[in-house]
Amino acid sequence: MTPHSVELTEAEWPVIKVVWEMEPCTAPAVQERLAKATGWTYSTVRTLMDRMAAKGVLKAKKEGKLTIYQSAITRRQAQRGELFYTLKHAFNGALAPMVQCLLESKDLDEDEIAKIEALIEEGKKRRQKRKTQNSQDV
Amino acid sequence: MTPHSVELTEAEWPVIKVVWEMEPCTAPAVQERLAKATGWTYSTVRTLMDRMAAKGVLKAKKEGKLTIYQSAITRRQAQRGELFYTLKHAFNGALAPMVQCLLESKDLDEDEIAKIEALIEEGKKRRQKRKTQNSQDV
DNA sequence: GCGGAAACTTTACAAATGTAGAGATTGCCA
DNA sequence: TGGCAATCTCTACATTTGTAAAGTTTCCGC
Repeated sequence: MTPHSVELTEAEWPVIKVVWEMEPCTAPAVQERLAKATGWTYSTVRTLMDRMAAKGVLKAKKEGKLTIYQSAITRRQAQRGELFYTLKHAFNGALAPMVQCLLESKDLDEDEIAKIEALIEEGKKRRQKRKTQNSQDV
Repeated sequence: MTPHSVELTEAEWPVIKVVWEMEPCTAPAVQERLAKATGWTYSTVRTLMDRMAAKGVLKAKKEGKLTIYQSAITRRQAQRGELFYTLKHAFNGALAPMVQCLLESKDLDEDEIAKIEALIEEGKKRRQKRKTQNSQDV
């Protein structure tokens, strides 16, 4: 079952990123990792993590005195959630304008352009293949 | 002065979209336009619009009894705000992975692919030109 | 001038979000 | 076995967000 709508709040992003990086892990470990960047106390991080577990984006399991957390969604799922939200609200679901806005908004360096071109090529091929298959099952 | 961080809440998106479409306009007009899709009452829409004016994403001016609203940010600015938020939190600022995720997440039809390719071509040219200019001012 | 329609203002309130303090536990080490 | 350090739990509180009711003002047409 792929959670279809993953929504992370702004404060939850840094947390889940650290979890992805260190899981399985405890709240104190995550807190320490985030302390420099955010200044959040243990209480803050812990509250966030428990709320995230309640929402189903983290899994928590008790081991003696410790609570061990793991992610319940992949980075990809989370990214997609964010992206679809934007696609829907800001671009009315239209992909090309979204990509356009993205490309216009930043000055891409050569590497990035090359990478993106490659992605498109690849996607084209995949699509092509699918089409061939489809025409065969007529 | 271009507002650098435009952040719209989920409920604000439908509102500003209608404003872009009908501005200058009044809250009752916006409410009526949204009624079918959202079921929101006048009070709700009005509250949203006033908060948006307070945040600077709408401009409100009084004309007799009426309050006339207009957008204070362009669609592009709002889209960029949304996009940058996602870019920053979900993709750590890396554009190519974001585009990749986008391309992978939807099955693009031929038109969309063509459009996106064109965009990339265009961007490449623009970048090329800039580079030429730069090398000239050595 | 008056009544009603349209628009406005004020106030409210629950849920979600960001942030954290204080005190209770637990378990290891001396 | 007593104390310290690490961790936990519980509670709290301000702000933001979503949603709206109630009562008030305004103006137009009769």
